[in-house]
Amino acid sequence: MTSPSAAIPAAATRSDAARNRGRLLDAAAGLIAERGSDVDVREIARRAEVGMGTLYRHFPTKEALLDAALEHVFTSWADAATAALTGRPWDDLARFLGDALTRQTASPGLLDAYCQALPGQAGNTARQHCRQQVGPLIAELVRAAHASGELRPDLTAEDVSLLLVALGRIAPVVPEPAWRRILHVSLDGLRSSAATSMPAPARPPGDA
Amino acid sequence: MTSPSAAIPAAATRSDAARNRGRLLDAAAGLIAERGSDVDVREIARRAEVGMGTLYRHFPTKEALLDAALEHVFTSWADAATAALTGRPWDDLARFLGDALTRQTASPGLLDAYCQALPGQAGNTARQHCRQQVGPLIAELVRAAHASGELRPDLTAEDVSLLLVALGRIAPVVPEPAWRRILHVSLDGLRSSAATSMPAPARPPGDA
DNA sequence: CGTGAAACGGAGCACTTGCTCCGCCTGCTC
DNA sequence: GAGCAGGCGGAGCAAGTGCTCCGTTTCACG
Repeated sequence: MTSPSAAIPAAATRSDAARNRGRLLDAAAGLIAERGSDVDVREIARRAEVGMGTLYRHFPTKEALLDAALEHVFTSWADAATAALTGRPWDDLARFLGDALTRQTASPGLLDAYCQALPGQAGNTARQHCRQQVGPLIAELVRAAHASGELRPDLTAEDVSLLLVALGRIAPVVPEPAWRRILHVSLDGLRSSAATSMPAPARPPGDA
Repeated sequence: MTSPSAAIPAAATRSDAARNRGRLLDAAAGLIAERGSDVDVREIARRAEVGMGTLYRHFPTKEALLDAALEHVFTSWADAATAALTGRPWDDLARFLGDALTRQTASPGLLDAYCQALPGQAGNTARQHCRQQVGPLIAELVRAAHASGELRPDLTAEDVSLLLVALGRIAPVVPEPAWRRILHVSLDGLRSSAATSMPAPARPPGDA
């Protein structure tokens, strides 16, 4: 707000500034993954081996730092998931969900950051990033699986996202076989062959 | 620890003590339901209209207070759910899950308290209470639904609990029609008719 | 009633956490 | 190499939190 010079942009003019910015992003991403989004700024600075002043010179606020770090993480997730596609719609969908949950297991705090402040969604940029990065991928997976007839036709991409969030909340806190069973059951519920008539979605393609 | 006289027992000798204990439990339960388990002790005291000293005279620590409050809540949940049984196994199971999620919507913080510290589960007495109160009910619902043949036979009570926890994490943060759809899909996956072969449970009847 | 043990209240302590301030130092430019 | 804009570090501030201390008040019993 009252800073004489604004925050350092991503492309810094000085080499040490660029390096420190990278270190801060890495440290933040690592800590979020390990412990969720309520990390101590001091600890981020310590892990990045920079001082507090440096942290706040690069990012105006803790949230801005976490936000930038999360954007990175979600982008790389979407890239990895896209690269793993095989072209067999149902397998791709099932595998995408399984991989996403495995990833979530390794980074328990990630979804936490995503979900944080979900109801009063104002200012939750983590969600926006996730939607931008992963949303289209899910939409495509759903489209393909609909086309192949294996995915129940009344299911929307929103439903799949939501299911993934739900499963993601339990995956890190129970042993893998336990959540794999729940995923398996859920996938069985997603099949066309399992479909029973379902209540309509609330909104056409909405934001929830 | 160093208190001269230990905490006041549930059955207090003085009327004001008993009343204040009740007020504290009510206030704590209300606040947990609204905002999860990271409530300010001062706010609990304020809502209960007692002082800090009174709070800490009755409960040795914040956690002990929350714990006692949660036991109440879980007990009343189990009682209400038991009272709602109709004797039709599948309907009872589906209704139990729906009601549980509705309840969760009204008290977003409840599951939060339940899940808190789930991985390092040391000292999470909320979970123990929930298991003790609702665990047997779920087990009975599953048993009956197995007997009627409608619930897929490879599904355990643990699976159902876990599914409930997962859905409970999203129910409060999306509009009701959205989570009802996910519940619907999940229920379809629970039907015998939808079953495809599933990975075995990790442990016989374990604790997870 | 009177009395004393017990409960009450809330200011205050110790600690954490997000963020700021400002003197020092570094790396870029000429 | 010299100068200096600009980055760096970390002590410190303000706000918030769990818990304690202790003088004051209240209930129950005789």
